[in-house]
This record gives sequence, C-alpha cells and structure tokens, in this order.
Amino acid sequence: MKLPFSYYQNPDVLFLAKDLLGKVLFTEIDGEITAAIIVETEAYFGIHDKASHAYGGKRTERTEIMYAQGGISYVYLCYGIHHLFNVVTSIENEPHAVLVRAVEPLIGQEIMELRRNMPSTKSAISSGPGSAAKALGINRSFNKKELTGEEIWLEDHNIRYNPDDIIASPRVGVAYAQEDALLPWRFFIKGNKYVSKPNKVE
DNA sequence: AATGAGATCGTCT
DNA sequence: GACGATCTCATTG
Repeated sequence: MKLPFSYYQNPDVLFLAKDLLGKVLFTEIDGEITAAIIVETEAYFGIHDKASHAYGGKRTERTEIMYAQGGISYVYLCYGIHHLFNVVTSIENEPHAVLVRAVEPLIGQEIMELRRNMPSTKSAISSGPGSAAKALGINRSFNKKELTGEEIWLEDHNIRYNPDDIIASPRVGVAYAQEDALLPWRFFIKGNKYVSKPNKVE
C-alpha cells in the first residue's frame, strides 16, 4: 500500500507530478491519522528552473534537502505564515521537487475540520498549498522526513483519472521566474472542487 | 464577482 | 533589511 522509496527516485519530475495525482497523503500526529487525495501539484525542475529554490544550483541550509535522493519531504515557511509541503524526487544531487497544492479530504475529516475551523464540505478546507498542509497538520517539524516513515507517507489506493481529466497549466505565484513562469507544470484534476482558484479553467 | 490590503517570520543579501 | 511556490476578510477599486 505504502509507496516504496524507489517510487520517488524517478528522474522525470514532470511524470511524478502527474502521477502523484490520485495518490493518498497520510499524516499521523499524536495517534491521530488524517489522509487526503492529492488533486493538484506543481513540478519544480531543479537547477534549470528559475522558479525553483534550487535554481542555478543554489545550495543553502534551507535548500540542501532538495539535493537529497527522492522520497524525502521539503517543508518551508512561505510569507511568514504558511507551510508548503513538497515531495523531493529524483536521484541525489538532482534537486527536483513536487509541490502539493490541493488535496481532497479522505480520512479523519473531523480532525481536519478542527485544524481549519471550517466544515470539510467547504472546498477551502484543503484548497491551495498552505491550506492543504494545514488540514493535514503539516508544519516545519515535517521537514526532511522520509515519506516511507511513520509520521508522513503516501499510499496508492488505485485511484486513477482519465488522462483527459488531468489539466496542465502555468504554475501559480511564480511571476518572478520570468519565462519559466509560463511553463505548464501545474497539474490538477478537472472539475475537482478542492483544486485551488487561480486559472481554474476547464 | 472581483479586487486589495494586512498578516507575519525564516532565510538570504 | 527585503522578500516571498499564500490566505482571509473587507470593500466595492
């Protein structure tokens, strides 16, 4: 059930960003399990991607984890408020990553409702990278965790989408990346209500 | 429905 | 000292 470490070693981050759609992201915190289906992702293409924190081969204390081999989490604080969860992918020294931008609550919805202070029927409960992470209880302490561990992991529940229902569009909030901001490296499930607002076209 | 501003802090220059 | 891979709420731009 749990996705094996080898799954994340795939060097094709664009493939993985699409393939992660439909996979189920679990967290266990103080014995409380929550899980949600990934319905929106973005690929960050290592050192050649102006939108990536690792652009140009930049290595800092924060970005170092992106250079690890795939199968580790990269969680960082954005705008001083939100924790954004990424899946580090590919081989060592190839700092590819996939940002999880939206999830559909599956297990432990009552717990997510408490964390987000809203009913799980509202799409805003886990729409957008900051909200999705918060619904699953992901904060900075989840940085650099093995995704095959006991605190955070992914499972394949055999949820499959029709290729026609997977939409590719430009990534959100990366205007500073100039021409790379136009690359269609955001992937989401057509019609899924938890997909985040920007450019939500069908 | 759309727009705008404020919140808030770790990281890097 | 400046700046975000954002979200929410208030206003009506």
